[in-house]
Amino acid sequence: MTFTFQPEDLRRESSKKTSHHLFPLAMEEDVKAADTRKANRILDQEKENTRSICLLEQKRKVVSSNIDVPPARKSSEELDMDKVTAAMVLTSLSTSPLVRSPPVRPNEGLSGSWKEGAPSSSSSSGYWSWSAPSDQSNPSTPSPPLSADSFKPFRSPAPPDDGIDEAEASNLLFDEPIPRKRKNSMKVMFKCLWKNCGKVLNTAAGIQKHIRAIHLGRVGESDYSDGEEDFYYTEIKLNTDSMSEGLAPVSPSQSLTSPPTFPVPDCSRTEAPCAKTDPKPMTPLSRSAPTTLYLVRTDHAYQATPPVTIPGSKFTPNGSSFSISWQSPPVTFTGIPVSPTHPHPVGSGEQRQHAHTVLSSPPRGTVSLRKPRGEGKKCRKVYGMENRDMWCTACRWKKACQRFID
DNA sequence: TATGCCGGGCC
DNA sequence: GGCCCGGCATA
Repeated sequence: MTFTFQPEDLRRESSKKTSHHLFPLAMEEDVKAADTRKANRILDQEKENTRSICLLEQKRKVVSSNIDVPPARKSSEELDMDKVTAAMVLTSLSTSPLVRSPPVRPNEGLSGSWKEGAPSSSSSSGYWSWSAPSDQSNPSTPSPPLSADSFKPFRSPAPPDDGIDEAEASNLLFDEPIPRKRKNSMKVMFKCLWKNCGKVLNTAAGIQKHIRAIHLGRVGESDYSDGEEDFYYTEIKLNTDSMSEGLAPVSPSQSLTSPPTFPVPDCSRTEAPCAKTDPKPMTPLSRSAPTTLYLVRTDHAYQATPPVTIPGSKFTPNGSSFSISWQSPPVTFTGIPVSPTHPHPVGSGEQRQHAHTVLSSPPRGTVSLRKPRGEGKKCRKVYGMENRDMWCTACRWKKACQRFID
């Protein structure tokens, strides 16, 4: 995950946020250093640089420690000055709780934590930056566009200006040269629940601001919050590992009502377009109504068994109709052999079925996907081999059990 | 290894 | 169509 900050953004943000709660120590150190060198004019300039760099550092850490931040464009003189001053700044910042990596060898320090196995693509050129972006962008010619576009979705810890980057987030990660992983890869996002919006931001403040500005129309009163926005957004947790790797759509644990369609890898890269489709009510769950489940039952010829008292189930005969409720969970996929509660990634079973059928009998017209094995106890297990006569007919015939349907 | 059940054969 | 079983996939 690489964040790229344009210098303009940084400066603007720096000027905007003069009080940082996260790094008071760094600020104090900075102020102290400034006081001691007040008489010296050269050092005064250096102080200015230090301050700017300090602000840059703080801004980058606000973004979070898992983000690549390529160096901002500066002139060569400024760079040289930065090299000197940044070392001091980093020394003072090394006590920050968010930055534990030794500032002397920043690339190693960070690459181990969230860029494991990623070969450094650049000669480290002695650039002071503690963050890994020097790996990503050529230090001599800092070219943020690629990395900036690639990792824009995660840039938004900066609360404002979120409408723009979401619009641009559609063209992301075309070629990932270096897979970036984080150990602790759960990322909390905030999703706007406003109808037909589905905007996803990284911070609660950002989403609140978005709701205030866009939906509640409180553009002017940006800081005023009566808590009403809380009703219009929800918190979701994203597994950024699956996001960054773009592998099988492992559904990350989502805390609330976020639809399961959201964290699909492509969606994670282009959060805005996919988030727009979130409110669509068509989910795998909705496709598997219990009525469908029982209709499927009636298709089998094996179910001509008489009604039997089923242990562990509520069986309520009621004239011609009856209601059954047993341990089979309501979330049961009959049409699509993919269960969201299945341990392994969603779709892997189906893919494996496809692969199996393709390999074994490609020209088959009717591809019959083997149903995932039911987890509930079947007649064989319940009654045992000795009571085989108590099995349902299907079980006796080694067919899919019709009594304990999963 | 035990279990679930698909595919197919036999009557 | 009813019945049975070989054999494979999966837990």
